[in-house]
Amino acid sequence: MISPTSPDFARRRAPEERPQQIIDAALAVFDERGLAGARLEDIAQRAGVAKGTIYLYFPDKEELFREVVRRTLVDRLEALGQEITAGAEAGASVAEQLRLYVERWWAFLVTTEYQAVYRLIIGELHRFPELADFYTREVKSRVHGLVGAMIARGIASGEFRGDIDASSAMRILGSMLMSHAMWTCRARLLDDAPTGDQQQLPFTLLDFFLRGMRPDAPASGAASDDSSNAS
Amino acid sequence: MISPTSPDFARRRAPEERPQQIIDAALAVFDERGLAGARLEDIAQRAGVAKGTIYLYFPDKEELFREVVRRTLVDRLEALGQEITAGAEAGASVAEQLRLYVERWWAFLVTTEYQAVYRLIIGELHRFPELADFYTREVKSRVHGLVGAMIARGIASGEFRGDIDASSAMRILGSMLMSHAMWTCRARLLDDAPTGDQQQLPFTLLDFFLRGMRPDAPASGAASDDSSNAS
Amino acid sequence: MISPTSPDFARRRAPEERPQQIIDAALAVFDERGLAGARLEDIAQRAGVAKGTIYLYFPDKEELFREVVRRTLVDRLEALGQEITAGAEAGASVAEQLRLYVERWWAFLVTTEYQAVYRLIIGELHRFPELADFYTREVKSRVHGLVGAMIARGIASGEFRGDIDASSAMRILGSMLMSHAMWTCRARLLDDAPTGDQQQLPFTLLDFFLRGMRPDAPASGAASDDSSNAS
Amino acid sequence: MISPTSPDFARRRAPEERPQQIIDAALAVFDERGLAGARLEDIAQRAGVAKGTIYLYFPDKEELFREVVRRTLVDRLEALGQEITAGAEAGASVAEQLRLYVERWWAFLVTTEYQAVYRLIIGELHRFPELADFYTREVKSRVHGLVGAMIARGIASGEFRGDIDASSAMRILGSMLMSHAMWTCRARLLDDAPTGDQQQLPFTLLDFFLRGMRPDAPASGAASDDSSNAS
DNA sequence: TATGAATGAGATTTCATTCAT
DNA sequence: AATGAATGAAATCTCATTCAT
Repeated sequence: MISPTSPDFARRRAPEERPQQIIDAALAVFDERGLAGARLEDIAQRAGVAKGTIYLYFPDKEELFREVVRRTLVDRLEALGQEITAGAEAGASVAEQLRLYVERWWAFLVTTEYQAVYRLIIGELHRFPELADFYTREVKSRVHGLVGAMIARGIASGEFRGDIDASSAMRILGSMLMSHAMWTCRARLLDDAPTGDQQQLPFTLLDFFLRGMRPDAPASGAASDDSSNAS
Repeated sequence: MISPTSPDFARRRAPEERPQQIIDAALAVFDERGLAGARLEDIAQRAGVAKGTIYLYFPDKEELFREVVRRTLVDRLEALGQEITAGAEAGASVAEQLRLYVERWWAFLVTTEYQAVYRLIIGELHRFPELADFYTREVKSRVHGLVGAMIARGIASGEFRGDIDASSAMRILGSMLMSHAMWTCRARLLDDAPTGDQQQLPFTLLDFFLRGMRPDAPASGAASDDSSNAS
Repeated sequence: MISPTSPDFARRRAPEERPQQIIDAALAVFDERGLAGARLEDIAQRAGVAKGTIYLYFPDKEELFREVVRRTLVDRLEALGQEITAGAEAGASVAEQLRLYVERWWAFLVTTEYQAVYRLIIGELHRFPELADFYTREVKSRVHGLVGAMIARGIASGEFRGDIDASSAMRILGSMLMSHAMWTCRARLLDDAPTGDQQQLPFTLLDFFLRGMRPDAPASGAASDDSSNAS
Repeated sequence: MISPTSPDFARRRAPEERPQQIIDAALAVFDERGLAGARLEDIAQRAGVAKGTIYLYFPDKEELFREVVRRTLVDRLEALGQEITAGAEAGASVAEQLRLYVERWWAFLVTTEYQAVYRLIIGELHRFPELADFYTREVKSRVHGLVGAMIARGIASGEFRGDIDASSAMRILGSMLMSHAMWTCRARLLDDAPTGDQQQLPFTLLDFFLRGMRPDAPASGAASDDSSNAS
């Protein structure tokens, strides 16, 4: 009874309608309780199905967990991809383009679903190395690919300084965005979250990043202070 | 040493020797398995005691968890504090001083214990808001206090640009250090970790940060006034 | 019969069939071992269900205990009530009627279930004051009501002596019946049980009671003052 | 260090000073919690000794229980015996003598210790048939012996009616006293206890008993209504 | 003698998983 | 396909008992 015409059918002997309800519910419960702490009963209840029904779609709790992480990431990434390509006709400078990407990227990061998955990844990934691989492959390398390429272009064009490699730079940008996204989302819990205009935050961070990437003053050797630490 | 004549002597004594073994073992197991996934039996075994012994010192699993987080943080922070005050004789510029602090801070962050606790904090803190408070209060505000104050001094002296507030800046620095520390520690798992000289990484990040904090060079090299704040 | 379309359908349903099996088994095991001594495993086994099944119907051991006492008493009392009302067409004298009641009452007291519950009530009721209340309310006051009323009628009519109040008299009758019922049931254990015709015992006791209730001095009308209150 | 000159040394390799503290504490805790529910820790605490100390005097919990029952009964009975023999020089009629005995007996029954033991006997004696024997032998037969003999004398002398055997009569008297003693002691719990002058209660019961034992009025057949129930 | 920390068997309780309906 | 009662393995927690001090 599952219509095979449905858009996101694909992927594994995966289900379709009911399954999505279950996955959504599972994500929420896994997020609240962790993998071991989540009770199938609660997931079922939240999904509005009976416990047994879950087993029609997922062989066991662990595989459900895997599927939750995979599917949530895939779905979110798809959205991210569409957003990014939709606005990809680009601006003049690399900095301008980066602005666009960071905006989308940020929107992705502060998503409830991404946060939940991220938390699970931090907390429970030890025992699921294949999920770690999946995450690295699908998320990091994807985003890193896009953004890293742009940075590389900036370096090549001289818009960015050349004494830092693109992937390090991208990691720096990523670290700032990721952490701040998390802090923003957990503001209530941590009560030490970034203040000020939340909408502006990603751009503030980007600006900081761009400063750090500016080529050294062409004229004098102002950067020589830096090298002093080597002595 | 303890007068056995008082029949109704304090039932539960402050943890002292045995408790520490248990806490250490528990940290390891909680880290591997998460809170719900950790089995008391495993903790006991790793601590080299019997299951029941744990209950002589901790009323239940949850309280053990709390104590693990609290005590580990307290111990680590103490070490951090000693390291920092030990080298507090200050450098010439704020940048110099920051170098020192970042070195210690980084050493703290890549500690196995901190990483474990951090993971637990990310993954399991929902249900332990009081631990979140504890973490914010004890760790974040402590480190932020120290480093934030230094940055504030740099801003005041003109060594750093004035159009960013100290606490935002500190959060930026913190986000870079924290994320990179984690990535470094999980290199094996994520296979996307920072490459290059691990020893150098915190300084590379600091340098990037300092660039971002440099005052906009309006005319000439105004930053040479740095030494003025020393007076 | 139960609409499965309502997802959040009542979680715990009223005990019905299975619960009764469990209660019966529990009564037996509680009786043998006492509350603390009874093992859920044994109860489950005797009920022919798995350990976990018990928890589908009772939240924990203590509540099971409570329910066992409550339900057993209610069931038995219902039977007692039916027996009594069934034979309520009344006799000539109060003594005649009392005979009938005592017969039923005795049949109730020597019931295995009553004996078990009574033992539990004596032995374990400290910690369950609400059960003590329940017992007093449901059993004692019910029986006392019936029998006490009859005795009161006897006193009023002058058939019984007037210098004793009905409720004291009823307690005397009750004490005799209860103790002898218990001794009879525990004959094997105590080896000091009443001898003679068991069937006759309650009537022997009643006769003794009636003697004790006989108005004084048949000669003069000393008791006639009593009957005055009947007019 | 146990003085063998102590009066109540005797009986089993039984202890002496410390042991008595333990037994007293144990009786209280067993009474509150039942055999299985009582924790050695609580007994130790209440006795003001360490857990281990108990094992210096009693091989295990069950034997402690046995000893508690035995010793408490023996002690109480000894007191009862002294009281009874002390006032045994007797009155004129059997009824008079019985009055004296009932007074002592009642004092024994309402004793906290007797009540506790009685409760244990009712509740936990299944698994300790030897204790049941002990109880029957030491308590019932002892009291029954004394009182039964008196009743027999009364019957023989014609003071009591002859159509009831002494031991049945004694059981009737006993049942009234025992139950009422219990109800009196549990007044707070059962809220259906006998009212009126507590001091007077045993005598009220005895009077009732004596009435029931009165020979049938020699003159007219006033009691003939009674015999009608035999038809 | 006396202690009480330590033990570990055993009890209660939970919950992933199955399966008859 | 869907259900949810039933299962029983496995986890948490308790406590009688031991033993080094």
